[in-house]
Amino acid sequence: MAGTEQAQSEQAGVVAKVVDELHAMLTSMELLPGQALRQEALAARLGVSRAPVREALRVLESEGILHYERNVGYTVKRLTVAEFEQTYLMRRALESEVLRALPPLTEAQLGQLDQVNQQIERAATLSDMVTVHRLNDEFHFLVFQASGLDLVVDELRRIWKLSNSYRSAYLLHDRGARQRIVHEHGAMIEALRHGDSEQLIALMDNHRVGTSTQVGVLLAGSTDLESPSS
Amino acid sequence: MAGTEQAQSEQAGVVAKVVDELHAMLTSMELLPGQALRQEALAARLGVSRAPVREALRVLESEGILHYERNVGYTVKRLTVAEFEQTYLMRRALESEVLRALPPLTEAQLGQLDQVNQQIERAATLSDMVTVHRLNDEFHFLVFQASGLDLVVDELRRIWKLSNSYRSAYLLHDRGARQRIVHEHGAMIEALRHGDSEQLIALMDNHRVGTSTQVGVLLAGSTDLESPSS
DNA sequence: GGCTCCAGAATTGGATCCAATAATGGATCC
DNA sequence: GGATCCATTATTGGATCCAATTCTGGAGCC
Repeated sequence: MAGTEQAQSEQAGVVAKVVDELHAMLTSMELLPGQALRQEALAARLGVSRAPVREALRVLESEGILHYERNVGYTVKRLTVAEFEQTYLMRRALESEVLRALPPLTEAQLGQLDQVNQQIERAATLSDMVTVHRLNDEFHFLVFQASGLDLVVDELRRIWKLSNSYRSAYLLHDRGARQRIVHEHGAMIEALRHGDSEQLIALMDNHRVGTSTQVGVLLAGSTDLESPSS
Repeated sequence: MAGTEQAQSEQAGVVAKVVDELHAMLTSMELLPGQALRQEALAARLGVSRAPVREALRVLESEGILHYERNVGYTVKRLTVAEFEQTYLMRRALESEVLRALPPLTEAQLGQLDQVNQQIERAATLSDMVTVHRLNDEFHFLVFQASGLDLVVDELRRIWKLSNSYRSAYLLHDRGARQRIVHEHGAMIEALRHGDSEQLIALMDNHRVGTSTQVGVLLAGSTDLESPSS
């Protein structure tokens, strides 16, 4: 169960691959907020033509991740502090609903969560922040998906992606966060094991405000994450 | 202020126009859930080439409105009762947050809301349900936008679109709804005038459950809205 | 009569091509 | 020296083209 990648290189179409690749470049901070995206450069970088790149860029724009200006092109959208806080407002509102709808988890599901959390700990000790980020997402969405509220989960997936760059920056910046995350996940697993929804919601709220306020000060401090041109 | 159209035919790019056109065809029920979309037919219908049509279709897929299968094409996604209810769950969660964040509205804003509501009443007496639908959306989003929570409002816009087809069917089906909507909007304007957020939230909740349960039975009854091929 | 298989048609997927628009940089004028 | 204007360049926008895949329908077989 180690390779739960989104690497759908198989049989999935070039634009889907480009979309995934762009998301990966975003969370790995290869693309930074404010940066301009050149269609031809991307096409060359990914070994495809401009046509699928354009479709993929259009998708990311509709997801609210890229900014688009006609005859000018796409840039990575920059979030203000207020906008970043809105993503966390939405997360709290929707995640609470999802957690409240959670049925009792099976032992297998709980074991999987524990396993992912151990993988996070391992990646954290190696300072592999990209992997930490990816596994952290996987942990939370394993929980969300157990609710069966697939449309809400889809929406949450979209909302999470809005702040990916900033959460990556946070993970890279705050060394203490890594241990804290693993520990808090452990507490969540306990709450899930006992079917204590309200406790779980409280833990998640706390989990969120931790990173939220941290990223807030990070955003308020240095005017923004800046971007050079390649 | 009558022509608050989304008709950005001006200077806005062909794909944006196609995206809008598709949304319009969806709410006007020219496109029905389950229906397949032929790229070439759409291109001919809209007087453009297939390239921008494909980008637009990809956008609607990423919005969760269309279903896509590689080498097969796009179809209008069908919502199950459970999925439809999830859209209303999300609306309640997010709209409550937005309404709670609402500042006192200006007299001008209140007047505009009243004016839109009167237009709804007029369109309703003419049984112009497409216009009723459009103006109803405009009414609610005028309120939402006053919150200044632009990212949340964007998200709500997306969520509303998920159920457009079904809400149109409901409006067309239930003759009583038209008067009820206008009346309830009036009560909302009153609550807004007095700055009574909690009352407003209660009214909105009631407003939603009305149409929600109605569409629910409509969906549970006839297996689904069906679609012929043109 | 019904099922299987194959060939033709229809449709999508990706690449390429040309026009239109905006960014760039240098020459000219004040 | 600095600002303005214009030609050049770079980049995007939309249309067209060809290959690959799926759907359709009819012939043949059981």
